[in-house]
Amino acid sequence: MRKKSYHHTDLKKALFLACHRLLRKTDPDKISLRTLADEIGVSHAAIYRHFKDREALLEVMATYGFERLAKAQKSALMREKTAELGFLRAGVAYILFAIRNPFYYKIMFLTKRSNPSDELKRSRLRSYSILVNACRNYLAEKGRSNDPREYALMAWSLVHGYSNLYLETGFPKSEATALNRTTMQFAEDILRNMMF
Amino acid sequence: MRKKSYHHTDLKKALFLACHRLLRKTDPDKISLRTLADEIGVSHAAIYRHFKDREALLEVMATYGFERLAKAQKSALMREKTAELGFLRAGVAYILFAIRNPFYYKIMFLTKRSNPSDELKRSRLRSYSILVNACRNYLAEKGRSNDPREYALMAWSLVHGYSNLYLETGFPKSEATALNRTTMQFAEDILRNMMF
DNA sequence: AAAAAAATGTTGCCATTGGTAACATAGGGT
DNA sequence: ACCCTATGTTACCAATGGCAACATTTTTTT
Repeated sequence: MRKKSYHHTDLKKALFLACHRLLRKTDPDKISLRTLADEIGVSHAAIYRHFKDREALLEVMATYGFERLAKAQKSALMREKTAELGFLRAGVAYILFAIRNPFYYKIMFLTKRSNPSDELKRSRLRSYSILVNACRNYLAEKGRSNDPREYALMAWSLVHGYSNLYLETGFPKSEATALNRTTMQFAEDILRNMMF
Repeated sequence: MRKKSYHHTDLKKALFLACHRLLRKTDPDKISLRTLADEIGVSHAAIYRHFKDREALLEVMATYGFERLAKAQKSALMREKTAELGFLRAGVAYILFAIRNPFYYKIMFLTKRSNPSDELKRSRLRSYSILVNACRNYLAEKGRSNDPREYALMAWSLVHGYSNLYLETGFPKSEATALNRTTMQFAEDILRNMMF
């Protein structure tokens, strides 16, 4: 397979993997199709046989990012016994994902997609509905009848804003240490405080 | 002054104003020094006499954005009599600023600055300290002794995340209408709910 | 006032980038 | 064997940020 055959066996997947690798170190804005192609040992124009344009490739990565995020949230959720803890840990998982995968997070959110594909919107919604469900269970556990969407959106705004502030300004971090806590403790505390 | 003299009277300010104008319609990522220079009728290289590079120009705009934001928050705050209303309206003002000035907001936050200038950090901090003060007054009014920084950061995360979700996905909007409220009512409600 | 220096603008160039077109080669179906 | 399509390659284009060398003012120094 390594004999430099004219045709790459599965260039689409190779591009995906190379991009995945690059996203660990490189800001999405600075990923160029040329360097990406070089990484694989293929000409830059070959990419266009598999993706309409740069945006299309990035969008696929974003979609995959949402799938990973949803998986992380779900696994954090199921690891806990009570709905309360599950909800809190899912929120923390969100922030952890952002902090550990800053460029994935950026490609998912911080890069404006002019007209996102249906698939992207679907995977984004899936991540949100996990949160809504966690909220619903939490509220039920506490014997409340509020609309879970309201709390879910508040929670999402909270962890999303927290993550962004962390990534963009490094701010919650310094503020947490000023209050003698770790960033994650702090995040969990404000999440809990927010709900009740 | 309009006689095309070799030397522009105050090119730095003209660039600032032109960029300000462009930011109403144009994504920061897509503002090019060339079109900016054309706008004024000057060669693109002239810009480098006044700004080190593209990033430096954008950073000045971001700093100005933070000043405008702080002003908007402060004026919303002072318009109200009680600390509670002031705090809430300052939060709403934050979101309103983001929604009304999406590209300013983006240049302030959504574009990663590798090493922000001291001036930028100062103006960003000023905006934050307004929030902390509003929080402190709010807590005092309610007879609580919590650390205002904790609530301030939570509030900031909330409005910041809310704004971002609105701009990036248009989501809080649809969710608010689903709950039979305007976006701003909804924002105010979750802000109030968050505090007490 | 003359000359030197500093400031500010211009043209010309470069490397990089996303994207397209024309051409080349491999693989699959008939 | 033959064609057709999928997939790569090379060659090119326009736009961009940035730099260097040159031009023209303005300011400072003598």
